[in-house]
Parts: sequence; structure tokens; C-alpha cells
Amino acid sequence: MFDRRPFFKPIMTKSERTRHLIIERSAELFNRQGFHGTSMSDIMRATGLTKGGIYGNFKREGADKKGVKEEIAIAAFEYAVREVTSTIRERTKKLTGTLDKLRATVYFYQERVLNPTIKGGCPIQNTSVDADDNHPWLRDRVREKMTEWRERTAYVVRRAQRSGEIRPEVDADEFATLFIATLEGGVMLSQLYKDGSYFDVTARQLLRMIDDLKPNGL
Amino acid sequence: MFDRRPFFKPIMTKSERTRHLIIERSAELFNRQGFHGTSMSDIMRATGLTKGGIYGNFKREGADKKGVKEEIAIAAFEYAVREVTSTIRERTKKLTGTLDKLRATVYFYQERVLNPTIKGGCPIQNTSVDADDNHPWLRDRVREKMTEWRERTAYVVRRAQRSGEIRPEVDADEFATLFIATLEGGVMLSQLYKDGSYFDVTARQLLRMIDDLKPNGL
DNA sequence: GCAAAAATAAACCGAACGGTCTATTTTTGC
DNA sequence: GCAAAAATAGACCGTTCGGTTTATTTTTGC
Repeated sequence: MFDRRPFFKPIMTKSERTRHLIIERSAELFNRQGFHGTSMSDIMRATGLTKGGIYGNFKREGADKKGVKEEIAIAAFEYAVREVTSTIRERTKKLTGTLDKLRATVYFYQERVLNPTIKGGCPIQNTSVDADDNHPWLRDRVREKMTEWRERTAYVVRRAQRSGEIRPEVDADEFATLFIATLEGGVMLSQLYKDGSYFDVTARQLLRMIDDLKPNGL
Repeated sequence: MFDRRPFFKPIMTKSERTRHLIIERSAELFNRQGFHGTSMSDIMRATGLTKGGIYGNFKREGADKKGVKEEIAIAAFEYAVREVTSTIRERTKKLTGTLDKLRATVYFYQERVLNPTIKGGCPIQNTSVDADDNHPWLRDRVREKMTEWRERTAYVVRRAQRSGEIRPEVDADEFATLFIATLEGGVMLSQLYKDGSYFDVTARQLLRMIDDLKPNGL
């Protein structure tokens, strides 16, 4: 009625909105069921669209070899990671200390292991295991995101080393790898048992590792 | 020609041998591609059998609801875990010290991350992620095996505590959980990048954790 | 408000899915 | 060695897969 924006470009055209709906709804499906476990009919059901509505909104673009399902899977994965990342950033950005930011990340996962941002758990973990041997086009995207995560973590550690918040002897890259590996291992266990206490054990370890970054005596 | 064992029961009947072949060959398929990613045709190709040869050797037993593919997936998973477990035990059994046994486990994974016992990586990790949200009948088996692994680890720690090899203050269950989580996290990273150096980082951490078990001053 | 363009529904496609069934071959037990 | 039993090949089944196409409806730009 109102806001039919006769003089403004709509923020999102119809197809953009539909495309986003498809990606959003598929993200959970792919995260829970994997690529082969998710069918186009699943996506149809989840979006309320029919074949035409889905296929019409993808493809047309790059006339490359990949099928529409692949395209949706990629878009859904990147959306899922973006969602998780921005939710975490929401919590860490208001903190000033690097150590506090790292701790907040641990707390975030601890609170959300059994109620994750995207149902099914960490999209990087799920997609990594799903894709690493089967879907190289998807695995490459996972590698990208994982690398970004490691590098972002290593970056904040190095920055904090320059400001003296973290011991200079710490190897930032090794810490980042270890931090992520431990965290993902804990997520895996808690997901398997649907029991947060397994992550709690690794969370305590992660907090110890964070404390270990502090200059001696502080 | 010889050894047609006219006076002995054959060690394995034909169907037992075929059944084993199916399980053995399927294990790699399911480990790499997951349940939905592996088709009966894949199994036919990998075994050289046709439908009849496969279906005839399963089913008939429990007339329960599960399909043959499910039955094979379960048997293949348990076979895969048994293979990995026995290969590790092969290496640890000749060692006397508990700490050495734990270290040998780390070395084993380090050597084999990119050349695992069953192609595709750790079956517990792969099957866990594949099954936790989708295949409860399989997820329950994964939980069983994971629990056995944790309890076996906790058990050797407790035993070593009684003999004084490990500090009494150490929480054996927590150590087991943390050990497995860290190890699996490292496996995940190395599998994703097909690069053993990521596991190396977590291996060093695991060795530190093992050293930390030693009574103070030793 | 209306014509052009975009989005969508729905019928349709061939291929592959998991599974069954029967005829044939191979093992088995005596 | 031979009959009974077990194992296997392969045709067949209905269903679902991902994808295309065409007709219709809805948005869009003027």
C-alpha cells in the first residue's frame, strides 16, 4: 500500500529476493544433509517454489558447466559462513582486548553448539567433510573460508603482539591452526552426542591456550 | 587343487567370503562419499558383483525394516573402525609405557593423515558428520565407537595413574575427550587442505599434552 | 495503464535410484 | 558323483533424481 516506492529503485528486485530466499532456505538443508543428501525437491518444499521458480532464478548467469544445484550449494555455503561470521563479529567487535575477543569466540560456540546459527552445526566443518573427497568445486570454497578464518585469527594475534598484549614468542599461525582445530574437534564431539559437555572440555582448554598468550607474569 | 580340505570345515564359506568382500570394498566408498553419495551401482562396480550377488548375501538375516544399503553401511563402518583400531594397536601393543603408547598414536595419525588406513580419512569423523543429523541408525554406531575410544583412552590413563606414571590430579575422562577432539580437529584441517602440516601443528600440541601428564619434576 | 520483460507453474524428459524376482550356475554335504 | 541348497546374473519394477520446456502469471519501466 504505502512504500510502493514509485520514485525509488526498489532495494531488491523480485528475483533478487527470491534468489535470497532460495539460498537462505537451502543453507540449512545442505548444512544438515550434505550435497548428495539434499534434493531439488527438498529445496522446492523448503522454499514453496516449483522447479521453474528455482531454475529461473539461477543459471541464466554464467553458462558454465556446473548445474543449478551446485550453484545453490556454493551460494548457500557462503551465505551460511557469512551468517556465522557476522554473528560472531557482532559479539567480538564491542570488545577491545584481543584476548577478550578470542574468549568471546569460545563462549559463542559454547553457547551455540546445540543451537547453531545455521541448523546442523558449523558449515565449515560439515561442508569440509562432505566436500573434501567428492566435490572439489565446493571444497575449494571451504578452503578459502577456512584460510580466511585462520588468517584473521593469526592477524589479530600478531597485532596484539605489536601492542604487547600477547607474548612475542607466540607463533601466530600455529596458534590460529591449533585454536580452530581444537574448537572444531570439540564441535564434532558435541554434535555427535548432542551434548554440550564435550565442547565444554575443549572450551576450557581453549581458554587456557588464550591465557597462555599473555606475557609472562601478567 | 591341493588344500581342498575334504576333511575340514572351510574357514569361511563362500557367502562369508563374498560378504566380507562387499563390506571391505564398500568401506572405502562410504568413507569417502558418505551414505547418500554411495550408490548400489558403486558397490556393484567396486565388488564386480551384480544386484543378485549383493542382495543375496545380505538381507535374509534380520527381516527388519532397514534396507540392504543401510546394512552394508553399518557393517562397512564397523569394519573400517576395526581396521584402524587394529592397525594402531599393532603399533602400541609392543610399547610398555602408557605415555609412549599415546605418543605412538599421535605419530601414527601424523604419518597416515594423507594415506589413511581406509581411504577418505578417519571413519569416525566422516561417518559422524555424515550421520549425526540424517541417519540415526548409523549415528548410534558412531557414538558407540567414539565412546569405546574415549573410554579406552581414559582407562589407560587411569591405569597409569595407579602405577604412578601419570599425575593423579589429571582428569582421565577430560584428557581423553581433549585428546580425541584435538586429534580429530587436526585431521579435519589436513584432510581439507590435503596438507599434513596442519596436523603437525596439532601433533605437537598433543605431544605437549602427553608430556603434561607426567608427575611434576620427572 | 499498458506493453515488454521477467518470474513462475507444471508437464515432461531420460537417467539413475534402491529393490525384487526368476532362471541359471556354483557350492555344498553326503 | 550327484542331488539339494546356496549364490549369483540380469531383467524388471516403481520412484525419484536433476534438468528442460512451454504456457501462464506477475513485475517492471515508461
